[in-house]
Amino acid sequence: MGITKTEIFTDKQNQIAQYAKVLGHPARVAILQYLYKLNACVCGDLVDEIGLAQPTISQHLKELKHLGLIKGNVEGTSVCYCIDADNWKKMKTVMSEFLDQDLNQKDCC
Amino acid sequence: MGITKTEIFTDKQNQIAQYAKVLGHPARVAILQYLYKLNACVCGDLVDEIGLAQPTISQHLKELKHLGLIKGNVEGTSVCYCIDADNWKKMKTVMSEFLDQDLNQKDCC
DNA sequence: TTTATTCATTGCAATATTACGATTAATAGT
DNA sequence: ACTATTAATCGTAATATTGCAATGAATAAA
Repeated sequence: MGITKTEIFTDKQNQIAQYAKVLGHPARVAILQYLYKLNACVCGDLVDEIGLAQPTISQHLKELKHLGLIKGNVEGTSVCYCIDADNWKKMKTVMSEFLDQDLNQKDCC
Repeated sequence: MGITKTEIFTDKQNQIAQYAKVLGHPARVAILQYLYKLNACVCGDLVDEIGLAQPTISQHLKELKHLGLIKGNVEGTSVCYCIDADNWKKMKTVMSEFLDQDLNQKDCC
């Protein structure tokens, strides 16, 4: 019914899915890549860089911030976003463990 | 509008998002883990293993198959699913490249 | 042929997501 | 105080997703 039955899955499974879900939109992928490219923090010219309206970008930023992948500092009227390196590393660990399942396995059919 | 503007993003960004999106549901994560755990192929006792109705599982399997992460062979009345190792590797390459962005970067804010 | 089993498909309801216009809140500059 | 700028929030429309009951198609067993 449009709602996910998270209760029947393990915490790990839900965590993997949660990380994957937030990466599951090209705008959020693009935002993260741009923040990494600039290395230093970057302000809201993400709206110019990516071709979406300001409220839409703001919404995507909110989701990324909610999961902890980015953080934002207010600087006057503008807000400077950057990658949260610690949480990124945590995500990488969780996702890599999942993606590397194949290393322990033999061939199947 | 519920619809993603894929045109304004690069192929790579869309590809990453597409892979992530399919991993963005715990049922599909669980299915993939189960298929890996059994190593050999496995039939549709996924319905018993995971606590969702058969049509729901069938739908998730369809999405996984559509992206090429699994393949299914008909065996009499049952269907045997297994991981598509080649395509899994391709996904791992794409996702790892994205997740490893941090390795080339200095600190920011 | 009939029956049972297994799985895909269809149709539907409930909810979620994506996107944007309009508005609001906050600060900076005049 | 007034204005401009920036970004969050609200409200809304369109579409997507999740989940299941009912049904259908295909094969196996009797």
